[in-house]
Amino acid sequence: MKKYNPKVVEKKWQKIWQETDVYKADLHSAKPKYISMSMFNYPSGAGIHIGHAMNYTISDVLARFKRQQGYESYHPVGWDSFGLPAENYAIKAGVSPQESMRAIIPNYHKQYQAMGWSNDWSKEIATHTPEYYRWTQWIFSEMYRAGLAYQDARLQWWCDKCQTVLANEQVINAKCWRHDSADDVEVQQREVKQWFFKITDYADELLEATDALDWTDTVKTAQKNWIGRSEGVLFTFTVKDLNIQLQSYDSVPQTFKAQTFAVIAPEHPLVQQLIAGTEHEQPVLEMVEQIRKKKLGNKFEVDKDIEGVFTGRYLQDPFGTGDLPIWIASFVVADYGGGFVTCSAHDERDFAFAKKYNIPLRPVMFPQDKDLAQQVRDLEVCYHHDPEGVLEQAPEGIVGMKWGEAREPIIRYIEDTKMGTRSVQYKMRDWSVSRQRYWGAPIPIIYCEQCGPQLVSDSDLPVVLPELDNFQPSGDGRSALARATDWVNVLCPKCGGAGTRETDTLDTYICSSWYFLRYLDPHNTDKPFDKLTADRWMPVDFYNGADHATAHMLYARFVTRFFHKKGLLDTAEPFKRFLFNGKVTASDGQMFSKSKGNGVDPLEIIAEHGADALRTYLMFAAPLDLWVKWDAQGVPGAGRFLNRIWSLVHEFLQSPESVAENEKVIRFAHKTIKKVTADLESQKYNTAISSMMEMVNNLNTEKAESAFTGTSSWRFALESLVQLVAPFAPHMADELWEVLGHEDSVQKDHWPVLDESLVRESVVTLVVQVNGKVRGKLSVATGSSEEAVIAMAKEDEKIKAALGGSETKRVIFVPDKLLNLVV
RNA sequence: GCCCAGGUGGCGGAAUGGUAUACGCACAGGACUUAAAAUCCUGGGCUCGUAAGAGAUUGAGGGUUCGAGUCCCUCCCUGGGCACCA
Repeated sequence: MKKYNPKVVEKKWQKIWQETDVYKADLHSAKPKYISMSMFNYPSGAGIHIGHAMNYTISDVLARFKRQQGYESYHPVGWDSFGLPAENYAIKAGVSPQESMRAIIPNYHKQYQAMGWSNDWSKEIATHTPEYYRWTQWIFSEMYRAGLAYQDARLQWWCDKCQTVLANEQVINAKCWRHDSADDVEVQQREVKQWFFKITDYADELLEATDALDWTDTVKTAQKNWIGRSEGVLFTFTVKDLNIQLQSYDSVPQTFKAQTFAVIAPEHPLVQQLIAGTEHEQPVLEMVEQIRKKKLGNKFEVDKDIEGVFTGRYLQDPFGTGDLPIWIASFVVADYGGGFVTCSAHDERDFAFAKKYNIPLRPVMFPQDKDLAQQVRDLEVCYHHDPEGVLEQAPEGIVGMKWGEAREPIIRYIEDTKMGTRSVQYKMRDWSVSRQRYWGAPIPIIYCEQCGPQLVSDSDLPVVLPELDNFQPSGDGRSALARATDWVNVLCPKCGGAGTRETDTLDTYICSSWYFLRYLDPHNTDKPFDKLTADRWMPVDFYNGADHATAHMLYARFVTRFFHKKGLLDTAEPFKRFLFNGKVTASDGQMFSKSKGNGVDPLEIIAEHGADALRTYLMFAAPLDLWVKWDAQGVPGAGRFLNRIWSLVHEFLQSPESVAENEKVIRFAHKTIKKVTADLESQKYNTAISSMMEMVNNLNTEKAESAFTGTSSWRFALESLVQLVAPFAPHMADELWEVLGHEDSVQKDHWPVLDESLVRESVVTLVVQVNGKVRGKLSVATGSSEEAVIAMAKEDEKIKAALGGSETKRVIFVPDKLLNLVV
């Protein structure tokens, strides 16, 4: 018998697949479509790691399953090739990022093929190519034209190592997402003029559409929390003695009569006006400076040590309870709810601030329980967020109501008396899309002294990123592009006068917010994508990844919705199903990392055990949403399983023919077809594989008992098994399919057909319980009646003993499963 | 602090409210072999027992049910996300 040699088999089939284009998807095929993909790969010199092996195998298995089922299945491939690491490498090594990508990407081609992934290489894309980023720039222009792109000077997180600003979500534990190791410094804040996309305009619809998504729950929750919708009341106040209006937002307006002071953010633009020319000017400015320094000192952790100072100003009796003093306070978030808020005894933070600075409080709500209420009064503790708390001070008709039920009446009262209006606030901020770096898509803007910022006309796109010799940022906060004077100095598209190009490039998250659409029409030179093709293929049927659960997913949804509104796309949501899969860690649970030197190289594993064994192990180790601890013994274990299939098929082919049928092996096959098909449909790959292992065990037992009797039965079982295992071990499956005498590849349109009637056993094991405890098991004909089973049970010695002659009070009978006698 | 997701043998894990520990790994014994590797077969899994067998057991405690790993309540622990958002 030919020995299973994955090295030979895998090479052979990789070559055949490449030559015959089996994985090329016909986007205009009459077959039903299926598109399964994992998040974009960021190409680096290091090549693929075990995390890639995990991610792309997940989507590949599904793509293969659907292809075998007869779908036009598309498993796209592309490169998220813009971004900082390539640029940093260029600075260090003096090789242009363009050059690096030319060297790195072909290397990935080989590695992807070695993993046996069924990618359609004819539609490969890379975000750093002008053919691609022309449309990334076009998206910016469309956003600009729609009023969704704007420029603003803002305090931004700045990474000194990257020499660029970072979006909020790129700051992780006070550090840059690229530089978050122990010896990296924390990010700082700087005021930088930035381009923004107004994603907040879409906050509501993004939030509303979230519930209906078939996505991993944690990701949906994370998105909702990120958007952070809050409903409440926006109050408008007048500052006493000054003609200044201020607004504050309150999501818990029930206790408005308890407000005794107000706080304003130190960064608030009106602070200067409040204090100008008063004796408070000096102390306030000192406090503002002190707080600013603290923030620059990277005080990211929630600062328990809240600080503030009185401004000397008051709000003119806003609630009929007197004037409210205005304080500067460190804890006020500047860009939420206007950076100004009124405070009461019923908020923990406000309470702590008031205690620290001896500001009088006026609690208006107390516990129902009289003793507890007295305690709150006596001890002066902060009593908050209890829906059962009773309001003691409130407008007429509302006094005495519970906090939980007073909300609506109070809001109506506030609106009726014109103190404030209903309002909705979001935690989500607009998307900062400018990066002061070279290696990205240039922002298609030209500045003209006469006309201001002007969009580069669509016919002049792409604004090609010039190749440079030096990629070091210019040092003044601008990118290396600032030095490319030939490129920077251009004519204004409006007046023809002197102009200069924007030297910021676009955040790479824009590149990855629409690439799934470009996959559907990668070579189009007139449009980003063809609408008819996109309407047929969108949304993406399956998407997975182990990172970027919040920002990337939200941005992709935003851009897709934007296209949808523009009429470029029928569908509004990009990803029908999203699996947030687990990562692979070292066997001790530690993250793999270069510095720890504990990595596992997939290519080494393939060289030793084959890609099929690696793929099968990764998909078998655990449910896909759990993290997997790498087990060095796992891959050989999966290899043994594959080897058993190999042996069964070869031994079968060498055995003498027979005409006798074997019902058992037919039943094993149908049972497994049913289980594997259902499990693949819901990505329960681990149990799909274990059911195939059971089938192999059963076939081996049956072979030992009756040899390969019934050639057609055995052939059916083995061919079914080969088809079922093909998504996981595609190379071996194609080899065995050929050995079994087929001339075509098993990869297309070959999935075994289930006959439900052949799954049923004729005899089942039925459990007999006495008072809910298992006391015996009976072999009964499938579908046996209650009476028949009870009669059998009462004959059984063990059950007789357990019953001990007592009277049966109640009988629970579940056909083919269980009989419970209650005595 | 808030919001998710979890907690099952030595380990990874399985189980529409119905035989808990499938499947795999590791381990032990055996077959083949001069030997090893590879392969194949068998086995126990916690406690008691030589054994047949009996009992316990799904983080802890309560509840619903004929029956709970699964449903409800309280608590503990782990992982992840958010975090001064009024």
